[in-house]
Amino acid sequence: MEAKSQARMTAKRSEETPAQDGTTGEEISSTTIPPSTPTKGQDSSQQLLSPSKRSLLNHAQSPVAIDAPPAPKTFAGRDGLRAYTYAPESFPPSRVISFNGSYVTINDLYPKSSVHLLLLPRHPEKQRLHPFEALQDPVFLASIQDEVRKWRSLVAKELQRRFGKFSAQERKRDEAMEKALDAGEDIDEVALPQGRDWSKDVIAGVHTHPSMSHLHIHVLSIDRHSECMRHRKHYNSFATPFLVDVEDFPLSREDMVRRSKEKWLDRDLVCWRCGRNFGNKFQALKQHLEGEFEEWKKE
Amino acid sequence: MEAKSQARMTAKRSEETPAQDGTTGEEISSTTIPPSTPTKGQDSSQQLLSPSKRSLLNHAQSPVAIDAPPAPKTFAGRDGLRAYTYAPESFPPSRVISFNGSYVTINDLYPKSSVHLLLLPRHPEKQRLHPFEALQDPVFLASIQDEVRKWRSLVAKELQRRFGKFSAQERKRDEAMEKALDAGEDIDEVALPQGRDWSKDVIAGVHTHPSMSHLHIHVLSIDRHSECMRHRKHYNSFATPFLVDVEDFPLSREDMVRRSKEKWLDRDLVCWRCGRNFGNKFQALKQHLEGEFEEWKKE
DNA sequence: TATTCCGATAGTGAC
DNA sequence: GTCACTATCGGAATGAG
Repeated sequence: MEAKSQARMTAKRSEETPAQDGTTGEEISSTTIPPSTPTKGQDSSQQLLSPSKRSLLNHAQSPVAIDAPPAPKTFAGRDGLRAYTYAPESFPPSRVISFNGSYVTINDLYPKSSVHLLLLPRHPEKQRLHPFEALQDPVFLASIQDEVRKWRSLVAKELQRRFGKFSAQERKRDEAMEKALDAGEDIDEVALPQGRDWSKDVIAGVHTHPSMSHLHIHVLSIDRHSECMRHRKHYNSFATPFLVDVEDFPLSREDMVRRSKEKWLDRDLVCWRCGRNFGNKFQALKQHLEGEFEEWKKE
Repeated sequence: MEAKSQARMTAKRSEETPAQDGTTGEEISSTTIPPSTPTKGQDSSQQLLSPSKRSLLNHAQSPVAIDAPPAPKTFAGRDGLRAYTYAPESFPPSRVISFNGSYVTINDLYPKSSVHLLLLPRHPEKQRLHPFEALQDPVFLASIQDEVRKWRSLVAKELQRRFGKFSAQERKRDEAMEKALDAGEDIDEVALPQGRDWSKDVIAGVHTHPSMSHLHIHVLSIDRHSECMRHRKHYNSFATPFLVDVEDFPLSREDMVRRSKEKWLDRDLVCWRCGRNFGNKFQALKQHLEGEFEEWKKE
């Protein structure tokens, strides 16, 4: 399944180039179930979540059984994400990466990093809650964190696939391996450099004030490099504590209050990598992030 | 001279269409004396100011004698208007409408009404003063007011030439005249309707805080209809007491202070014709002014 | 308070 | 707090040799 998921993640994008898929203006403020025959063979990805995880959520059912979609349907505005949990099989693989009875994972329609997924729980009672409330339930939280760990690993692999060739750490490992092979040594016996741990450059969390009502967890690479990153609020929503890491849950009540009160999105723009403050100069930050992106890939 | 002045006024514009002359970006923030041979025969316009008026100002001399321009020269930024009094003969008739030893009259480079002239006194001691100070001198003021009356009349004639065919009052007069002619009556003996007094729709004044340092008096039609009218401050600088009518001088000191303190340019946008308030909605005002312009022409 | 260019800010409407 | 669109508002430079 991992190979399949990766294929889907990359289907939408050419290497390093943010996607321009067939998105129409219609899809901006609403999500309509495509009428045509949807993806096939997606059951395989469903089976990759272990039965134990499904039972953990206590609501594992087939998507159809959950929502019983009678016909193509449109979810407008803040309900736009509902379409994906309502009828995930209706969407092409470029949109819906995988789904099972508990989760639907999609490529964010407006990615704010080079890789940006949304994890959509299908739990009927949780999916309408504010994330702070939904993630208070320790059982549900554990499931989410488990699922996130899986996707963090998959995103890491995708980063390695895309950017590994630029990485100094990866090159060091590759060279050592080649050297060992040339020397006729047993790879499994030799102590090779570790290569780069891309999973450290994957972040996962929820927004303090989500714009979409359906519960969704962002899983994205740390670079914040994307054509869709176009406003101060875009950046700050992924570069300040406005994004609450999934591992920080459960939050204390006072933590929730403190996070909610703060006007994170109007704050100065600060580079996630070097800490330089760009005030309200978004374009200057954008320009700077181009360089940081190149350097980051080379790590 | 009147015929000539009119010809110059209109040379720059096709009927009802704001001008797009050969203005380059260079001229935006500076005014350079053109190197090539300038206009000829402009002496005629000089002679149209009576000797009495010239003597009134006590500084009537030939333009060359006043400024003695040694070579093409550029006046940048807030000194841009100086080029016109420095070497008026260097400019084409589309730019400099007329000049003599006391005044240079030009088409405003960015007209804010369908007709918009600048009257530039050449008086050496006055031309660098703030208009409030310059116009305190009763002798100088009288000369200005005299000159303004002349230009008011010329602008009125230009308005009649351009828009007379739309005017109900003009039509009434034309029809009466035609009727009298058909009846074989003596035009000079018949009491005809007056036609439209376009001079009532000409305003002349100075800005409370001029942007150009050289003393200049605006003479413009009341319509505020122009492609160059693009900002709230543009409009308010000609539609509030920020513009001080030349006939309001001399001002009392307290009047000067009161006018200066007020933030006229940031005020709500109010239609000059119907008084409707557009708040800060400049585009809505612009749209509205299109209609008011048509109605105004029909008066 | 001249212009232009660029960009930040603000309000709207989406179904 | 999604998007896009429009428009308002705000700073900086403007030249010339």
